[in-house]
Amino acid sequence: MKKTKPPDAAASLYSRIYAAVRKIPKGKVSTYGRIARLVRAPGPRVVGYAMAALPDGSTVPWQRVVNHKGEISRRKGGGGEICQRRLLEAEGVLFTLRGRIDLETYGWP
DNA sequence: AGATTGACTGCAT
DNA sequence: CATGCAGCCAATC
Repeated sequence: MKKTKPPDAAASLYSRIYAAVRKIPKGKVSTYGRIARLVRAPGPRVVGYAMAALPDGSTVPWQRVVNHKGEISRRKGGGGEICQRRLLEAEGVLFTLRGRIDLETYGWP
């Protein structure tokens, strides 16, 4: 019997996450939990970790991925949230005065 | 090899 | 809507 988890499971999982994020249309956003369900991730944390491990020159619009509050997630470095917000605004996503996104309007299913 | 952290979520108060 | 507590997996030290 093989192990219930192949050695490349994590790598495939990451690829799926990136693929899902790439599917997000421009001007829309999605949440970690949503992607976690789409890629069948064992937990939303893995999705966040995949973004954190995202290389610099990646073509994945990680900026369109926000937390379930519709707010930009806070990274350990800090300050990056402003950069992300700027990119989203450039895509046509409007923010509330609280710095949050209306998932009802921009939330991608 | 063990312990800690981390771009999270869900439910309860 | 905000806050607090618990749970899940993987990567890092």
